[in-house]
Amino acid sequence: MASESKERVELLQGTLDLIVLRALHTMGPQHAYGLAARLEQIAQPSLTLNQGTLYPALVRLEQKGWIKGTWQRTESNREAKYYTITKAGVRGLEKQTERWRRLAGLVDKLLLNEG
Amino acid sequence: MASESKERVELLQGTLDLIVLRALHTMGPQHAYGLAARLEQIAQPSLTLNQGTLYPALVRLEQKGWIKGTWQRTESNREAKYYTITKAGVRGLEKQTERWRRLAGLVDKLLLNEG
DNA sequence: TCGCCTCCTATTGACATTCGATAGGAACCT
DNA sequence: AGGTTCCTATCGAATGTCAATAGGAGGCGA
Repeated sequence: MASESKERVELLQGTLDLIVLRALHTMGPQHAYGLAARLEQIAQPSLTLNQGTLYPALVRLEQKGWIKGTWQRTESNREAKYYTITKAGVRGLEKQTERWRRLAGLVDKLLLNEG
Repeated sequence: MASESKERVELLQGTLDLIVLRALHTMGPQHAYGLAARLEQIAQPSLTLNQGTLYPALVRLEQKGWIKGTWQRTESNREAKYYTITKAGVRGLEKQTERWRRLAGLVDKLLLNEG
C-alpha cells in the first residue's frame, strides 16, 4: 500500500481556465466562493480548489476579457463579485476545449498502447 | 474559421512526465533525440516537443529514480544516453496515469454538461 | 582535407501558473 | 460581545514550459 491516503487531484497547469469557463458557461454567473463550492461538490472529494489559485485565475480571465465581474448581493446578503462569461469568453472556451481534447486524445493514444 | 492553422498542442504542465514514462514503458530504452522523434510522429503534426523541455524532464525523472540513463552507441554510431524505466518508474507511471484519468474524468464530467 | 549536414546532448533566461499560508471585513446567530 | 460562516484577496516559493542558443562528433561529398 502506498503510504498516503489523500490522493487529491492537483490541477494540471492550464486546466483551471477551462474548468472555470465551462462552469460559468453552464451554471451562469457565480462568485468565486460559490464556484469553489460547486466545483468541489462536482468533483467529489478528489479536487480541492485552492482559493489562492482560483482568485488569480478569475482576475486573469477578466483581464483577458473572457469573463466580467459585477458586485452584487448574495442570497445571504453579502457583497460578492459575480462573474459572467462574455462572448469572447465563449470563443475562448471553445478553443480551450479543443485544446484539451487534442491533448487528451494524444495521451489516450499513448495510454492505449498497453503492448 | 479561426485565423491560424498551426494550432499546436502545448503541453499541460505535468503531462510530459506521463508521456515520457509511458513511451519508455512501451517502446523500451530510448534516447532523448529518438524519443522526441517518436513522439512527434505519434502525435502527428499536433505536438512539437521542445528539446528544452524534454531534456530537463529526463533529468528530473532520473533524479527521482524513475528512469535510468546509460551511455551507448547508436545504430548511427553516435554516443547517446539511453533511458530505461525503473521499477519505481513503473509505479510512478501508474500513479501518474491514475492522476491523469481522474483529472480527465473531472474535465469530461464538466464538458458533458452541455446545458 | 575541407565543409556541411545530421545526430545528439545540454543550458539559460523569461514567463506563467499553482500551491500553501495568511489576512481581514462584514453579516448572522447566540 | 463573541464566534462562525461567507467572501474577497495577496504573497512568496516552487515548479515546469518555452524559445533561443551552444556545441561536439560522425558521415559524406567535393
